[in-house]
Amino acid sequence: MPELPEVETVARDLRESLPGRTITGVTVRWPRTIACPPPDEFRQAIAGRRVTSVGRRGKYVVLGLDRGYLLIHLKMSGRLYVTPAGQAADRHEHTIFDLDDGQQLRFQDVRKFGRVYLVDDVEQVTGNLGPEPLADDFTLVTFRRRLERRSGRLKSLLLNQFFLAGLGNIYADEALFQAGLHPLRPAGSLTPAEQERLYNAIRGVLRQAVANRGTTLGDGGYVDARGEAGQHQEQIMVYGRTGKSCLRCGTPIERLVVGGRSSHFCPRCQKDPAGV
DNA sequence: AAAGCACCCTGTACGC
DNA sequence: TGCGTACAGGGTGCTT
Repeated sequence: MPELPEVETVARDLRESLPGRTITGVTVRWPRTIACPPPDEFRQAIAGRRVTSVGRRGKYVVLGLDRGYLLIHLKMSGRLYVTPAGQAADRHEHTIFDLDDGQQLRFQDVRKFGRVYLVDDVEQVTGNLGPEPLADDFTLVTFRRRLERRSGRLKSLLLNQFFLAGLGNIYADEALFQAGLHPLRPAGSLTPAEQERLYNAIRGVLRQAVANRGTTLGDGGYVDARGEAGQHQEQIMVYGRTGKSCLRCGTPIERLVVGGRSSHFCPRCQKDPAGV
């Protein structure tokens, strides 16, 4: 499941081959993948545009074009890669961009949740996203201010992209474990020391995961734009480890559903908030 | 503001 | 072995 570190890795990979390439055409095999503009218009509009940059905002891959932007959200199972046009197409490659060098940028997405946006301005899609957790201007003070205004549970808040952009289920659970905080803890109830622990945990986990080129769990899991698995699964402490021993204290990891999403945590390292 | 839930999808895991 | 069913998950939108 691509989250910030995985999307960042894909963007870095694509940056090696896409800038300077012109998109000569596109094949859309699952029109719902195209979020905007409408698929027919999209086909017309994308042809002839040149890629000038490759970046990331939250979990979106952002391709800067000579005019406008192409944003791609991988959601659960999306994969992006560049391959020679002659390469046989997989049945889950729903959108295929032809490039002017005989290659293709292919968007494969088994579960079809992923979306592609062609817009004039990045903000049209990402305008309401929260801060970038690894940006220099995302300071402890900024984080505190945002946290203190909230009364919901920590886990739900960390998954809220309008609160903070880029965390998904894996890194939210890992960050809470690193910070020693229970997923149900009310966000506004943290002490200054706990706020700082959480801030450092979020940034630390994400930085390490980027350095490890992301987390790949199981078959069909995330792969980068080269088709290779990440390495961060070796460092995972709680996510998906229900019933297994906590790697810090040995207590069995527990699972809880919060906001419809599973949460994995160590009941000893992450103490229950009072009254829950 | 926040919580709960259905929905979008399909591969996979699991029970019988 | 094979079938049916539950489940996973990011994000949106609706209801309470």
